[in-house]
Amino acid sequence: MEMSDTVKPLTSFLIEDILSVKDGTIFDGKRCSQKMERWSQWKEASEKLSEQLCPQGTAFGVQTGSLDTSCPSTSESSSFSSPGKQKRSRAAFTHLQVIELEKKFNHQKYLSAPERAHLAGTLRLTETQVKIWFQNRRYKTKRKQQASEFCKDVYKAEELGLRDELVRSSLIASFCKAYQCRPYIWDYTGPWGPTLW
DNA sequence: GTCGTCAACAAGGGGC
DNA sequence: GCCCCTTGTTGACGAC
Repeated sequence: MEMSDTVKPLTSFLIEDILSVKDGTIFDGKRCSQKMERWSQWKEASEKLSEQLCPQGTAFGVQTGSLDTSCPSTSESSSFSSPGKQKRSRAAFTHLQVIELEKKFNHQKYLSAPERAHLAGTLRLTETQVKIWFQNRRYKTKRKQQASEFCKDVYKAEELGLRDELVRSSLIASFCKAYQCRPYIWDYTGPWGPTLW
């Protein structure tokens, strides 16, 4: 597991997020009924699951209250008023769900259909959510890896004093291919920075 | 308090 | 069903 991922701000699991779900607020769009249906299941199983997954009640210094494996928190209730185009929702998985997903991902990068179904059932997520999570996770890993490799290349080039056009253009080409439209990645360029262009 | 900006990330969608 | 982005939502944070 990449611990840096787990130390990120705990912004997605505020009390109000949990309360907004428990209050039975209305969900929007195509996931509305699905989530309402799931919530009753989550509520039923969450306590049991929490105990299975985290017997001590806390993990990573997080209080028990925010470790509920129930419905991923959303702010979907606020969007119900617009009858036209439904506002897109963004589920926030609970810590336990993420921890279990990360565990599984560290063990295997790809899941078979039965494995996905089992994991989805265990975590009270849909199979699609598990599938997308693994997809995003693989892509995230790949991006990190490419970024670190690029840093190595830059460092190597600088060490050798190879600051000629050829090296620069080759690095730029490979980097641009890997990171199209991702300006924030330029943090990794270090001393090369804007002078590349 | 609220407004703007930013990072994180789940989900959308095209291409294969 | 995967990869590779892109989009949209969200909370944190700083400035005012």
